[in-house]
Amino acid sequence: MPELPEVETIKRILSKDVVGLTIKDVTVFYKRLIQTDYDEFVLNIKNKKILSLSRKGKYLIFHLSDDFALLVHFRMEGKFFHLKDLESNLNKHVSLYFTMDDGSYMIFNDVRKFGVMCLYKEEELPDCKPLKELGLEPWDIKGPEYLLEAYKHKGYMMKEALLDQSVISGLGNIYADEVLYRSKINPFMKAKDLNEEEAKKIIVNADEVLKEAIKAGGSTIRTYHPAQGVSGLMQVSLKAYGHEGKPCEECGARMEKRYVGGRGTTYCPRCQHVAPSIAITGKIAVGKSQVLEIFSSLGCYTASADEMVHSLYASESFLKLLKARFPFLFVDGKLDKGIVITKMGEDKKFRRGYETFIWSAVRDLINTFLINHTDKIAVVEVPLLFDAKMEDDFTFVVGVESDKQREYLEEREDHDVEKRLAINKRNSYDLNRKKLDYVIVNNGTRESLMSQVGTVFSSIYNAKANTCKKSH
DNA sequence: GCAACTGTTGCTTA
DNA sequence: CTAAGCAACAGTTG
Repeated sequence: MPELPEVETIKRILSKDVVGLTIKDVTVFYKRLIQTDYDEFVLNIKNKKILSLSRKGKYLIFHLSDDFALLVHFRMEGKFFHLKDLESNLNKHVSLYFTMDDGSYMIFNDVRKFGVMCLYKEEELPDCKPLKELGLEPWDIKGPEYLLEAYKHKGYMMKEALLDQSVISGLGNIYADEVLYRSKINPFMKAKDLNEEEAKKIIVNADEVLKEAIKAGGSTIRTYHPAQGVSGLMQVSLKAYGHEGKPCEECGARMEKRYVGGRGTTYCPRCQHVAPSIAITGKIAVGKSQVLEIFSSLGCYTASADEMVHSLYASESFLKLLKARFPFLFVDGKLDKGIVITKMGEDKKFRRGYETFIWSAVRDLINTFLINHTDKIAVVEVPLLFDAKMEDDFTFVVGVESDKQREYLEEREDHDVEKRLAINKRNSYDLNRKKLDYVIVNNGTRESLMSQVGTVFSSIYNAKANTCKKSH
């Protein structure tokens, strides 16, 4: 779990234990851990005394005798244990251990084996590849100009910006969310649009969050050092990370989570000025598209899951993925929809797998749409919202209902009215009806529909306009 | 039992 | 140059 605060804490604990000891020998179980020349590492690390420890960003540095320096990055799960007993602590997750001159051992335990070590000469250290590009730690940033300058041409989102170690070093996924939450900044806004006020807030809050965590880490991470592995996060009070679905502690709005660059991002849509998102769902031929269209006319961004599915089937890269997963659906290199339909009917397991595959692709597209449209309300029509388990991806869910489905289908000159109505039964809309935030009943005139949509819109719009109690 | 998700970073590809 | 996607790996959770 090492972000900057943990590395700092490990540094403090290990400093007390190992400074003054000499590394007599090293035993490596996972060679790729060593990023600099392996033979030189093994040769040069021996008989080096540990003079001191320091930290840069998330890197831990052992300063050794003869001007050597050992650079360690823990990545996701790396841990150091300083122990007297070796045998009982060796397991398949131990990547390496050092034998110390007092008979103790320093064991590097790394379940996922992402951790890395480098051995340099001290004079190489400032210019070595890992450290060269490292940005300032929050407390070393003199003013907002530093961030404004660094982000000036960056098209990435603020969430990505805080994870960019070449600008600010030390924040990871957890604290990046915390900093944005405390600063009340939209995680999806472009870094280049950051203003001076916001930059100031980020610097102050990053400083505070990390310092608080170091403080808390010092008391709880103690268990880190003696044998047993650490479980969970430090006891610092996190208000964003892990709070998806819970009420915001500031304003009570429901905390949401979206993915940016593969990293989960939790935020308060209201405090952090992320315009609400709305899902429109309902059975076939109840007027969902009309409702979507009305939202569009009210100035909302709109999208449709059905259209996304169509675009997927038209996309070369998607078809390639589909073929890799379900090769038997392809005849002469082309997707045979007949086979898909037949198999969907007779093979339940296939149907589940196929639907999951399509829905996860659609979900990605919806996520992309949402994170790129956070300044105004975004509305997406998702007919099978509940089947695809996407209801939690939106701030609000609006159901559209009508007892005139048959009429509407007939109006569309649909040849298979009965079949359509039968398919309808698969829609788990009824089962999930209580999850709806709003219901629009489409039984009357266009005027009635417009007025209902208008009511829903203004209710949501005004909820968004609520200001937060506190601001930093 | 499988699929999705997890604290990080850097390399490859377009 | 940027941007995205993936790879490295193994465990936990639904």
